Amino acid sequence: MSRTYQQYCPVARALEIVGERWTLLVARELLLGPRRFTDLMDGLPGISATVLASRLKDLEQAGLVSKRTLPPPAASTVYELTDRAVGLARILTAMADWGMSMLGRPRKGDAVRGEWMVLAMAVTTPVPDVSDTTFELHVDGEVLHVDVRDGRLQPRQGAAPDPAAIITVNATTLADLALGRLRLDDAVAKERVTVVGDQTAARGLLESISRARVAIT
Amino acid sequence: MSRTYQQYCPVARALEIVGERWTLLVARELLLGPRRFTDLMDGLPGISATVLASRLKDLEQAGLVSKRTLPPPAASTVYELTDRAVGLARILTAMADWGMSMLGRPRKGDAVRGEWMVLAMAVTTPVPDVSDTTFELHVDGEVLHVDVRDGRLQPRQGAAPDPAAIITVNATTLADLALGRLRLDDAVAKERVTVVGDQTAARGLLESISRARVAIT
DNA sequence: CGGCATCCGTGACGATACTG
DNA sequence: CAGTATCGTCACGGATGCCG
Repeated sequence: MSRTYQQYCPVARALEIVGERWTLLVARELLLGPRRFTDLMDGLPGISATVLASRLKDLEQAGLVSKRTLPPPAASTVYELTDRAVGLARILTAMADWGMSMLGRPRKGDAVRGEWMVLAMAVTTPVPDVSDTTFELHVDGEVLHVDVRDGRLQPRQGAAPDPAAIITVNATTLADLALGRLRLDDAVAKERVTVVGDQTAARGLLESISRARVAIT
Repeated sequence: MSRTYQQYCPVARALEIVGERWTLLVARELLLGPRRFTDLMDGLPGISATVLASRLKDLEQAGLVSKRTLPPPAASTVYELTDRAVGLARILTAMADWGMSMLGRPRKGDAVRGEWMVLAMAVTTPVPDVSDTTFELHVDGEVLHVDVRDGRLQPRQGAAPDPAAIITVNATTLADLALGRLRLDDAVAKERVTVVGDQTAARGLLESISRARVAIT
C-alpha cells in the first residue's frame, strides 16, 4: 500500500494511487493493450522486478488493472487496464501533451521506443481528414498501427490486418516533425519517412503530426 | 535535480518534472494565486520545509514557478506559476476529475480545506447558465470566490469585491453534493448550505455542482 | 521462463532543531 | 518569516535465488 497524504482532496487521492514513481508509466504500457510481466519489464527499462510487481499489485487492488490467465495453449497471465482506468487515459494524455513540449532531443543513455512516441502523437495531433482508416507504423523496428476512428487516433500494438498505408519512420524523426524541427517535405526528401500504400492518406496523417501545436516555450 | 527515467518519452519527461511526491500538490496550491513559503506550508499539511524548499527550487529551475519579492512595505517573497505552467493546470484537472470519483468520505486524520474542494468543483462541474458572475464561498471557515467567466469556473482565494451571492457550506457537503450522496434540496432544507444574496444565481451554481457526472464506479 | 521473494546499498523523505 | 542543517527511516534499484 502506498503512502498517503492525509488530505481530503481529489488531487491528493488521485496521487496516492497513481503518484508513485513508475505507476503512470506502467499504465502507459498497458494503454496499448494487455501485457505480460516480462513485456512490461521490456517496456520499462530501469524498473526493477520488485517495484513492477508492487505497482501491479497496487493497481490491481485499486481496481485499475486486472490479471487474466490466457486460455491454453498460451497459458500465460497478462495484465490489462479495467474500465475504471479510463480516467487514467486522460491523465496520461495531459502528461504526454505537456511533456511533448519539453521533450527536446534524446539524452545520452535514453531508451527509445516507437510506441512511446506514437502514443504521444495520438494525443497531440489534430485528427486528420480521413475517416475509419488504419495505418501501420514501423517505428524503430517495432510494428504498431493507428486506427483513425470516431474522431480519435487510437494506437495499438502489432500489425494491422488491412492498413491503408505502411509508414516507416524512426522515433526521433517523429518527434522532430511534431516539434517543428523538421519539415515534412524535407523528411520525405531525405527518406527519413517512407510510405508504402496510399500516399495521400499517409500524407494526411503525417501532416497532422507536423501541424501539432507543440510550442517549445 | 530529480531522478530521471532515461526514456525518450513525453510522459516520462513530464513525470521527471512533476512526478515526484508533493510536486503536483505544490502546483495545486499555487493554482489559486501567489503564495508565500509559510502559506504553502499551511496548505500542504505533512510536507517538511526541506522538501518544500527542494520542490520550489526544482519547479523554479524548470521555469514553472517564479519567485518574486513584493515591493515594500510588504517585503515578502511569493511564489507564483509562470506561463509555462498552464499545461500543469490540465494535468491537475485530469487528476482532480478522476480523483473526485474515488474521494469517498474523509478518512481519520484527513485535513479538510475548502480550497481543495472548490478547486475540484471548478473542474468537474458543468458551467452554470450564468455569465460573468462572481460567487463568494465560505467553506470550512475559509473565504474564497469563484468567477464564472468565459465559460469557465475560475476559483480564487480571498473575498470577492461584489459577489452576486455568498454561499456558506462545508467541504464534505460539497463533496456529498458532487458525488450524488446528498440532494441539493435536502442540503438546503437541513441548512447545510446557506445563501445570502441572489438565490437564483446561487442555486444555478449549486445545481451544476450536483449535476456533476461523478460516477462512483 | 515467468513471477515473484529476499537481501542490501543508496537515495529520498519526514521530523526536529537551528539560523539570517 | 524563510529557509538550511542534521539525522533516522523508508522506499527504490540491482542482484540473486526460489518455485511453478
